[in-house]
Amino acid sequence: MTYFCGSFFNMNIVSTLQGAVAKAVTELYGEATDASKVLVNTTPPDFTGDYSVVIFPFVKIAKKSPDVAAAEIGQYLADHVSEVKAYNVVKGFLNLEISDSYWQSFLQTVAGNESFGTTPNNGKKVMVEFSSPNTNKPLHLGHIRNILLGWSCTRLLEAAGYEVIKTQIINDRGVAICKSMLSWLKWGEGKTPESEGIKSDHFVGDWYVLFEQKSKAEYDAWQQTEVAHQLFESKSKPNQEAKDFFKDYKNKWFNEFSTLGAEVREMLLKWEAHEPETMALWQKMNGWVYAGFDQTYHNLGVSFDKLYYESNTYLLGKDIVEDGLAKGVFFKKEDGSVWVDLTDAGHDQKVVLRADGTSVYITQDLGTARMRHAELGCEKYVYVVADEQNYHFQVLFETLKRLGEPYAEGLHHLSYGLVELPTGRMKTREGTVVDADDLVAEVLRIATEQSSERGESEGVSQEEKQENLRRVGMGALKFFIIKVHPKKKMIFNPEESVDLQGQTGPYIQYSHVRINGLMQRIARENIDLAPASGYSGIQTQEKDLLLALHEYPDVVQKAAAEYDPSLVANFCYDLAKKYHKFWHDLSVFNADTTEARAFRLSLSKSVGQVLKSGMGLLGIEMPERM
RNA sequence: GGCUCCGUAGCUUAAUGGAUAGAGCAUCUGACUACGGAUCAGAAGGUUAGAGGUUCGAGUCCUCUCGGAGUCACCA
Repeated sequence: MTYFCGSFFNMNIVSTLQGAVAKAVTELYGEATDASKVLVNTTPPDFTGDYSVVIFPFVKIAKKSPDVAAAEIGQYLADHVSEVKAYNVVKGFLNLEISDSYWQSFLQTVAGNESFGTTPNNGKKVMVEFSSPNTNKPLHLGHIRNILLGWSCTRLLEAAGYEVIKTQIINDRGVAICKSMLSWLKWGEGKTPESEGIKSDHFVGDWYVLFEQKSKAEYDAWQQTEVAHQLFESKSKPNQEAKDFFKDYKNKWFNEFSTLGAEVREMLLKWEAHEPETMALWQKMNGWVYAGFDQTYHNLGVSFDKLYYESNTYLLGKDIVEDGLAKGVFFKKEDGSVWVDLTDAGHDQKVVLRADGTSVYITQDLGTARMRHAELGCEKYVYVVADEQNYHFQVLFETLKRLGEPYAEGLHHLSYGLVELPTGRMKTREGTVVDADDLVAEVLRIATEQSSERGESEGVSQEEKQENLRRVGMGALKFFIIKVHPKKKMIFNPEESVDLQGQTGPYIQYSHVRINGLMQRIARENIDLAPASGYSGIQTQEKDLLLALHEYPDVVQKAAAEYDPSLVANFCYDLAKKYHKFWHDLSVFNADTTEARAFRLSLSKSVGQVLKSGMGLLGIEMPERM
């Protein structure tokens, strides 16, 4: 029989080959093989062929040498699979050449099909939680990595067929925001973002910073007191320096000795009592922060479907604790505190409710998880949170599993490495935190500077020029961050992040701009692409593009399944690189024949589409010109 | 100290257990009177931290060692 593959929508050539190889092994050697385990790769450049089959796994079954088995399977494929034009064997690898007619029909299914690579809606819902800032400070570089990862994941999951609900939990209550509030109240003299001409979230952050400075001054002074000396004498470890001792002691001091600390706690109590003046102040300052965040989110091109506020969720979870006790998943200690014991899962015991009946961090996460599932009913819940919280999420998910929550298997922590500068970790105290707004402004400045040096955007309106510059600048920044595997700690070099050449976003955008130029000419001269099907003798540069395009749907699926946008980023770079090579080596409009011209135009159109689609999955837009 | 993660060229990084470890930056050298040179080609740069093991085959899996990070709060 023949495995001709007429439709690309349900089967591609790779799975055809896998199935045929499995069948060949069964028929030739009498042992069944799983088609999905047949290894089919694209053939490396130095060998003849499009795809290669690894034969080693079958030599035991065949009881023949790798080369003999490869030749037999190759012959079987040539006889039974119409797309296989020829084969050759090198050291146990079976290299297959695919017929041009296959590539012709493939190209026809791609060109003009905007949804190529994406899966139709599968009727399932998934929630992705990302960003989740505190409201006492503006967003910084760490948030940017989180936001880009989260956003890209939502796009990937959509492309894989899910309905996606984008959420963030806004940490709008607690000690941190109270510090900003108190600071403004004490020293603010009624100033506002408007009166000072400062972006409103930065304005609030400045009061937080001032509070920390005042607090530090108070602490330094306190360390000279008799009480402090006595504490140091009695509580320091042997040979411990005063500096190290007081560094460790800071929290305790703030809670027990600091007058500012006492004032902050008083404010927190007033907030919890819903004291009207405090609530008004809280709302005013959070309002400033949200206005600032909105602008930053807008600049980053992201949005949310549903917002959760910690002020509404921080008391959740008490009922789940009762539930856990009833189910015997939790237990109560003598002092009344409630615990979960995960020692058999390699974790420790963990408090889920204090002796005084108040919540801890994990309590609200338990409650929020249950509430959200009741509200959203998703299949999966993805939490985009930095890897310093790996342990917390292991404990959280394991606990929910033991509680028998129905969504427990769908929970996923998308953990990512911290962003560091070439000089090391960002530190608030040393002022090395890279501010999100500053960074965005900087990449736009560089893009503008580079563009004016090239001076190629004449005859374009000012608005269009601005928009294209924005896309290039943001493209550089976003690609730089997202090309790195999420799990890996990232070294962020500000200078390299705005590079516009080499393995960068603009490099990919540029290949799209070139294609855009071709498409405009097609429209202008009314060029017919139909002759493409009469083209024969596909060149290696063209074949490389076809092979890459062919891989796109699998890349999207894999990236979605692994929550890994870097796969798509690297794919786009690879495709753009192959297109630049093609562009350099082969003439499109000056091709020898109208068939070749139409084929190359059709191929270019497909590459343009896929690049736009792939970069779109990363949240990167394509400029029309640059 | 326990647990987890990471270690690839000077730097930033890629590689479902498959062929000679692939790119970019930086360095050096070339390529448009052809569709846009933010491009292309070439040179140089590697004991994949180290040592064992499993396998026809290991950067990838297992064990140990070294180096780095995170975490082990009735903080969030």
